[in-house]
Amino acid sequence: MSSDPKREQIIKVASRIFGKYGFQKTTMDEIARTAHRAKGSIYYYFRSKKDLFLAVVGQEMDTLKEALMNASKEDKDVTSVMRNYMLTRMKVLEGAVNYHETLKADFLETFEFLDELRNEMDNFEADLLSEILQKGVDKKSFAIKDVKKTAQVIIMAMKALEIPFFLQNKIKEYEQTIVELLDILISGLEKGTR
Amino acid sequence: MSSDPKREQIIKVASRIFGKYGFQKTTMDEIARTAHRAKGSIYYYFRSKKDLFLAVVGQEMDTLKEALMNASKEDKDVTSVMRNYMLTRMKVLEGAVNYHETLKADFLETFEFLDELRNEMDNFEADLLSEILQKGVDKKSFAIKDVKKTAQVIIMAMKALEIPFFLQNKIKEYEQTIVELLDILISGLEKGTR
DNA sequence: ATTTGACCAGAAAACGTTATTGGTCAAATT
DNA sequence: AATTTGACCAATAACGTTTTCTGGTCAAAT
Repeated sequence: MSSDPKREQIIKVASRIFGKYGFQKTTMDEIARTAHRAKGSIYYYFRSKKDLFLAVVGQEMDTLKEALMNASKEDKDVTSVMRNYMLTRMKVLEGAVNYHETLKADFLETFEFLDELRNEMDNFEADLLSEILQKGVDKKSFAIKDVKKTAQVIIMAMKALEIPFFLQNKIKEYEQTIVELLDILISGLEKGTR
Repeated sequence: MSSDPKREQIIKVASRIFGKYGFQKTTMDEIARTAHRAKGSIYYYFRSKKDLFLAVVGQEMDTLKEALMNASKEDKDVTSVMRNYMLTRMKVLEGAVNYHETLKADFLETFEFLDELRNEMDNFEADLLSEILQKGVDKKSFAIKDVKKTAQVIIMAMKALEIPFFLQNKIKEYEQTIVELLDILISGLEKGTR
């Protein structure tokens, strides 16, 4: 959105520090110090600590959105696009360390102030994935009754996997397994091509 | 295993109290009081608090095992058996409140003393599900390259879903969606019968 | 329009004290 | 011999108080 370079610099610094210590243990003083700014200056750009964290996670989500859009635009068969979409999703999220904390938060504290962002991201994904699926249906590659619903189901499954994957550090254990799960899922969408 | 009725009664009482307050907040004194026994008496049957909790969760796992074995023995087409297996799994686990805490524990404290039980359960499930899948392959209903691996993949997916399902109280939100995910998965295993 | 840093109220950390809890065991009971 | 009991203990957790820290403000400066 608004790309004020000073604002951006603060977000960049904050992202690093939030990523290292998490939301709670990060202090606005440290962010200010690291950004070579007085604390009040940060409050000129951001209403509150929550607001700043929101901007940090929002940036990670923007990165994800962009990567997903590129993946979905690929000019290959729908099945490859699907697979690529999912793998891109996991890869980008792996680097979105501040997003990870919002996952943890679901159990411990609540980060209600992120709900809106989360909902927006969910809708974005549902729409984009629906498009891909619809393309598959149009090309007679996929056999799907309710495209929208199916998109939601797949997103739910992927979100559920994020927890063992990112929070329980089972990336190595799960990586290969997720690829195989994708194969089964995609094959489940395909029209008897086997 | 050993079905000493006194031992069983202690487990029963402990299960109720652990289920209500969780592992940490439950005291051995309260369990003893509720069971109308001196504390030392409980320590005659169980080495430690952990050991007692292990027995409680073990019992829940036994219930699950039995239910799963019954579900897998059903004399229907493999697809129905698969679906039934998964739904049974979710239904029984829904009532296994002490098992739920072991899920939460993965993030907060560690319950290493449950690792062995968990591994045993995992192996049990992998074997049972492999049998079902193999039957599907033999009857030419399923097309699966590596049955064992596929079983593991499906179990991984189901375990990942347990967290939003049981810990984040999203049962109602997810119930229908899980059924639909199962449909896609099963369809992904089937041999072009569509 | 933007930056600064002293300032404040409330939150969290630190700390010493008290109460509770997991676990033991010698003696009593069955 | 197998089981039960409850007083007992060391370790941990809960509590209450004091001190420090932190999010957020704001008048003044740039």
